[in-house]
Amino acid sequence: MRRPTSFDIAALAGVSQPTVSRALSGSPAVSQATRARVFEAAEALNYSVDKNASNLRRQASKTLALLFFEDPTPDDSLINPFYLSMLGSITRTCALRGYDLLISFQQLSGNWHVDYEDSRKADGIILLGYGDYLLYRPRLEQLIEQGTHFVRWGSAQVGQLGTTIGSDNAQGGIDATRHLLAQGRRRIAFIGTASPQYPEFFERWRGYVAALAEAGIAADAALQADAISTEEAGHDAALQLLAAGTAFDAIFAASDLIAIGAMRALGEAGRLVPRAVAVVGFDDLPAASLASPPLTTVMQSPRRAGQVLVETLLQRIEGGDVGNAVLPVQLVVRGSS
Amino acid sequence: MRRPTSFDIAALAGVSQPTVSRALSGSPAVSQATRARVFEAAEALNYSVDKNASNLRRQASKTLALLFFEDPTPDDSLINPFYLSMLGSITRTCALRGYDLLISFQQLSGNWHVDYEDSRKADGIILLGYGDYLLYRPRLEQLIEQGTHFVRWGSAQVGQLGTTIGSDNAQGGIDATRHLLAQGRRRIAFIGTASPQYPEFFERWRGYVAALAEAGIAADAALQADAISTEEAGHDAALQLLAAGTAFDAIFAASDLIAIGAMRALGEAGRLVPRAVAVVGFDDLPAASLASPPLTTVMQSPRRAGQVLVETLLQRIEGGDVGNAVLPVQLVVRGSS
DNA sequence: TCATGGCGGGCATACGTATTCACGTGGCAT
DNA sequence: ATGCCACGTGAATACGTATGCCCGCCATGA
Repeated sequence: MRRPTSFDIAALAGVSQPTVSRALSGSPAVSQATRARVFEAAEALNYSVDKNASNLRRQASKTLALLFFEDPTPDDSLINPFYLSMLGSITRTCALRGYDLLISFQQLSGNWHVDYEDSRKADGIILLGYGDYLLYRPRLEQLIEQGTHFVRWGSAQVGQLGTTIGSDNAQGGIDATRHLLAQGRRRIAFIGTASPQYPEFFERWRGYVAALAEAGIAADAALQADAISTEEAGHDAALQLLAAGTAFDAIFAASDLIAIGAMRALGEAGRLVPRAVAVVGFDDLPAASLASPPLTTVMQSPRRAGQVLVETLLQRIEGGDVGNAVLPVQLVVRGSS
Repeated sequence: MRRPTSFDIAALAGVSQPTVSRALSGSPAVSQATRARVFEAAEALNYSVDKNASNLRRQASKTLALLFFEDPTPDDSLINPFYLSMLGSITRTCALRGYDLLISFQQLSGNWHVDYEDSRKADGIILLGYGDYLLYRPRLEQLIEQGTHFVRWGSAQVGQLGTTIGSDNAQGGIDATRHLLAQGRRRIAFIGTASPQYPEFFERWRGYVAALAEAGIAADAALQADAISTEEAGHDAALQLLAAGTAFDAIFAASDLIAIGAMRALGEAGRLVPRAVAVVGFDDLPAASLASPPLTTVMQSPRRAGQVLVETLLQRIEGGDVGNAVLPVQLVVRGSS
C-alpha cells in the first residue's frame, strides 16, 4: 500500500488537506475538536509528515550539520576523543530543540565550505577541529561572505573569524603552570606549539608564560617542543627534549594525548612520574584518569561545550546577534603531579 | 540576492530547466557542449541543487541514519568508545557512496522505531549499541514489519532479528581463553554476563567455556561475575570476585572497559597484573594500549565494521537480499597477560 | 529526394506540504 | 434587525527538481 499523504488523512478526518497541515503543526487556527479528529486519522493510517516536502515548502531543514576536521591523520579514523565526547551532548541538545544532526568528517583542505547550508541540507553548521588556522581562515571568510550560519569550537579570542566558542585556554595554562610551580617545580617544559597558527595551543602557551612570569621565571625556548594533537607527536617531542639534554622537572602538555605520549617517553627513558618529572595535560579525556599514573589535567566540559555550541548556532539562525563565549576550565589534580 | 534555482542556470546557459537537471545529474541524454555550458553557468551563479526539492521528487533522501543506544548510562554522554571509533569509518564510507549521515542517540526504550525512514529523513538505518535484547526485540520486529531498511551491529548468530553484522565473538572468547591457558593459567574468571539477553557477551562466554572444555576444565560458576559495559561495573564485579574468596589466576573480561575496571580493582587489592592475575579484554579500545600494564585484548576492527555495515545497508536499500556477516577478530597480546 | 532512425532537448507534470487569501458562519453590539 | 468582526476552514498556489513523453533536426541510406 502506498504511503499515506496529508490528503488521505484529510479524507479520513473529513477536513481539507491544509487543515491537516495546520492541525499537525499545532497552529492555533484549528479547533480542538478538529485537531483531535486529525490526530486520530493520522494515527490510524500511521501517517507522518514527509520531511522533504515539508522542508521544501518551508525553506528550512530543521537540521544542523556537524563538520569534523582532523588534518594530521587524514586517512585514519582517529578523531580527537575530546570532540567525540562533545558529540553526545551536541546530538542531545539538537534533539531537545527539535533539530536533526548531519555529521561529516572533512579534510581541512577540502571544499566543505560550499556544501551543507548551500544545498539546504542544513540550516547551520558546527565546525569542530584543531588544525592549521592558515588553511582554515580563507574558508571561514567564504562562509561569512556567503552568509552561512555557523559556529566553531576554538579559541574565542578577539580577532577570530566567525562566532567562536572555546574554553578559557589561557586560564587553563595559568592554572596548570601555577599548580606545577606550587609543587616546587621550576624547570617546566611546554609541549605543544607556541605558534599563533594553532590558536588554542597558543593561548595555553601564553598562560604558561604568564604564570612563569608571575613567579619571576622567564620562559626558556629550550624547554619548548612542538607537538600537534597526537599521542605519537607527544611521545616524539618528549624524546626530543630528553635528547637535547636540557634539565626539566615538569611538563605542561597542551593536550592529554600529548601528555600521555610524553609519559610513555619518560617511562621508556626511566624518568619517574611524578617523582622526577611532573606532568599536566589538558582536556580531561577519559583516558587521562586511566593512564598510569592518572594524569593531572585541565578539564574542559564537553557537555557544556556541546550545549553552548548548539544554542549559540540556533540563536544565530533565528537572527540573533550573539557573540563569542569563553567557557571556564578546571584543574583536576591526579597522580602525575 | 535570492538563491539561484535551476531556472536561473537554464536562462544563463540558454537551455531549459530540465536540461539543467539532466546535465548536472550526469544523464547521457545531454551533449558534451551543453553540459559544459550548464556547468559553467552553475559555477558562475554559485548554484547547487536544492536537496529538499531533489529528494522530494525522487522519493529518496540519499541519507542514512545512525542510531546509538546506551541504556546503562542514559543521561550521560558516555558512549562506548568502540562505537565511537566506528563512527569515523561509517561517515567516510557514507561519503564515499554519496550518502549523508544523520546521527542520533536514543534510549533503548524510546519509540525511535517509528521515525527516520518513516518521515523520509533517511533511506535506511544503522543500529548501534549494546543493550538488553528483550527491550530491543519488539522494536526490531516493528521495523521489519514496516519494511524499514536497517542493519545492526551485534551478534550475527542465527535466530537474531534483522540483518546483523558482528564480530566473531565466540572465536574471540576461544582465542582469549586459549591464550590464558597457554600461559599456564587454570583458574580463569569471566567478567561479563552469561545471559543470552546480551548476545555478544553470551557468545564470548560460550567461547570461553568451549576453550576451557578443550583443556578438560569445567566452567566454574563461582568464577563468573556480572558486568555490563562500563568501567565501573568491571571494577565492582572484580571486587565481588575478590571478596568471594574463590582463587583465580586470570580474568577474561567481556570488554576492555570492564577489563580496565577490573585491573583497577586488582590494583587496589594489591594483586599484581599479570604476575598474580593475567587479564584479557575485548575490543581493543585506544585506552587498552594506554592502560598499565597495556591490556591484552581481542581486537575488533572498527574500520572494517563500519564499512561492512554501510555497504550491507546500501545493498539492502537497493533491493539486494544480503545476509548477516561475521567479522574476524584478532588477539593482541600486551603486558597484562 | 525522401524515408527512416537516433539523439538532443523542450513541455508538461508530479512529488507532498505549508501558506496566503478569501469566504462563510456565528455571535455580539448597536 | 442589521452590520461588523473574529474565528475556523477550504481553494489555490508556491516550493525547486526530476522524469515521461514527444518533437524536431540532422545524418544516413536507398
